[in-house]
Amino acid sequence: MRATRPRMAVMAILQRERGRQLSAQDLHREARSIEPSIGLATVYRNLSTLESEGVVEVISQEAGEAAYRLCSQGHHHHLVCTGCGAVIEIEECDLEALSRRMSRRHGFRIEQHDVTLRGRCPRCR
Amino acid sequence: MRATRPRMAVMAILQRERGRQLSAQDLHREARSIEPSIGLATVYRNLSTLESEGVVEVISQEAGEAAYRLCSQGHHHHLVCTGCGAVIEIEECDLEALSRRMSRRHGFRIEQHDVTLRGRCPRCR
DNA sequence: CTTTGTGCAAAGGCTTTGCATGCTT
DNA sequence: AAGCATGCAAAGCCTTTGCACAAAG
Repeated sequence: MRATRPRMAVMAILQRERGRQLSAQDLHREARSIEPSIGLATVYRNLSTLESEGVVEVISQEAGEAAYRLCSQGHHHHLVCTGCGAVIEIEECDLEALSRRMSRRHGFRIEQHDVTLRGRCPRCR
Repeated sequence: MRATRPRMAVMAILQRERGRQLSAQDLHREARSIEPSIGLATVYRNLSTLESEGVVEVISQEAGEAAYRLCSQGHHHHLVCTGCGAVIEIEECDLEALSRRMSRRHGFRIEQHDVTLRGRCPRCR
């Protein structure tokens, strides 16, 4: 990986805003204050490179197509088969304790939580 | 909500494939075998309606812009502020027990799990 | 008859890719 | 000099919207 000016600009913003999550477009906007000629495509390419190098992580994956299914009741989470897309609902989540702990420790008023387990179902193994 | 043929076709597929997650395009393709003239936009509109009626749920939300941040080490999850986008990493997740239980109960080989807590940080409250 | 729903086509967002040029090493 | 990186513009996807027409209640 070469130390180019556009790449350094992206890194600089990521470091300056460390601890926040930023979209590619956010980064582009900010990075332009350092490297005005930087293109959006370059930001995407760098994020992709940096991610595969383990320097950057993507918080909200799951882009692309949304996945729908018939609804069921109440609060639950999902166990999704990465092979066939089968979904099993999980009622328990054991997260109340964690939730309370985090709330106390960081002063967040927690509004929701998501848990997703992914793996291969018996048939797909 | 009216009982139109295209809507019934979407419902029929959702029921037939109950327990799987399907994309809008999947549904469109399948629904055409029942109602050949159904348009993709109609599928989207119906999914949206059905969701707000609580009949359908969206498994993979979080579409749109992806969120990036500098990486840190090892396995962790996120506590995200819905106000300012601040991210706090969570080391504990207390999910091993749940994971093992699900694995045993449903025969899945679990490959990964995600936990995200969302709420308002102290400053944003 | 009124309202909701539909198909089609166009437009919107975010992201990726093609291509010629430029910069690192 | 060689190859990776860049900018720009165009194309790709998924999804939403505008509009005139059709169907449901």
